[in-house]
Amino acid sequence: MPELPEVETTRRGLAPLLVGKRIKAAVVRHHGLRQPVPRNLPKLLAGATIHNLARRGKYLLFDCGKGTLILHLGMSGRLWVANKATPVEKHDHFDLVLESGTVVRLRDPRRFGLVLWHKGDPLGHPLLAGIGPEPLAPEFDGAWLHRVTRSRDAAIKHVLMDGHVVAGIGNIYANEALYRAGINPRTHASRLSRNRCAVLVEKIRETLELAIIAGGSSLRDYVGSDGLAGNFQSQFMVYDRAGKPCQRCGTKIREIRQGQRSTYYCPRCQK
DNA sequence: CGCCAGGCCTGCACGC
DNA sequence: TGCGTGCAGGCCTGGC
Repeated sequence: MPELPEVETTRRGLAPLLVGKRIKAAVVRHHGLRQPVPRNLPKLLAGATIHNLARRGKYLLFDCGKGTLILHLGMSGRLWVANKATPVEKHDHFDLVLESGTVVRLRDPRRFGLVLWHKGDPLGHPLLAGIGPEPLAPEFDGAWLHRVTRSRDAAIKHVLMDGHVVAGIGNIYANEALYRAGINPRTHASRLSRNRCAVLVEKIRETLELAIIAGGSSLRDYVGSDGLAGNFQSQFMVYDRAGKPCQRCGTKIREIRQGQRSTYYCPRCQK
């Protein structure tokens, strides 16, 4: 599943190819994503210029001046560069065709992704308006995390995955960051000290930055927009490592269920 | 064949 | 009454 580092890697890979370029056409082959793809999207996009490619949480924002193409990769989505001759496969639901001949293609077998259009400030879109601070931005700090967790009785791992608390932290990076911070994922959020909140923020940032550097990877078959496989998964300390030794102390990594999600942690290193 | 992961939204129940 | 919170359900398909 593309997590924030994969989305950021995709953004960085695509931006140089797209920014300043004119869109010749857009092709929608399947309208049934998590929300219906707008019927008039091809008309809106044809002839538009992409002024910027930004990211908010896991949403990609293609600034087209008169409006913004909002794209989310969901669970299984992948955006990559094809061309006119690339064969279209079963789950290739959306194409952005540039005048240069470049084709940016969305493939999303599970169709949890989104392709939307929003006039005006994209951050005003209902799906984006309430999102918490970017985890890599200075506004996300220990003081913020401490403040917003005071009223939260739920487990810290669950709260970290709440996009209103901080944007774009999914299951994998919640697990990894808590391991690095030495915090048990079941800890009630409201019980975390100011200091531990600060450590956690620092470790979230560190984990995401390392993953972005590694090119991003969380889906087993993830391929970045440049066509190269990312390799951060080889650096996972706990995720999907149930029963394997903790790389710090050798204790077996434990797997539990929190909500409907798999949680992995070291019972010795995380208190 | 049936089950299930997984992001993230919506809708509902509940308590202050 | 209203709001924040917690929880369950739903969308999908590939892989077991």
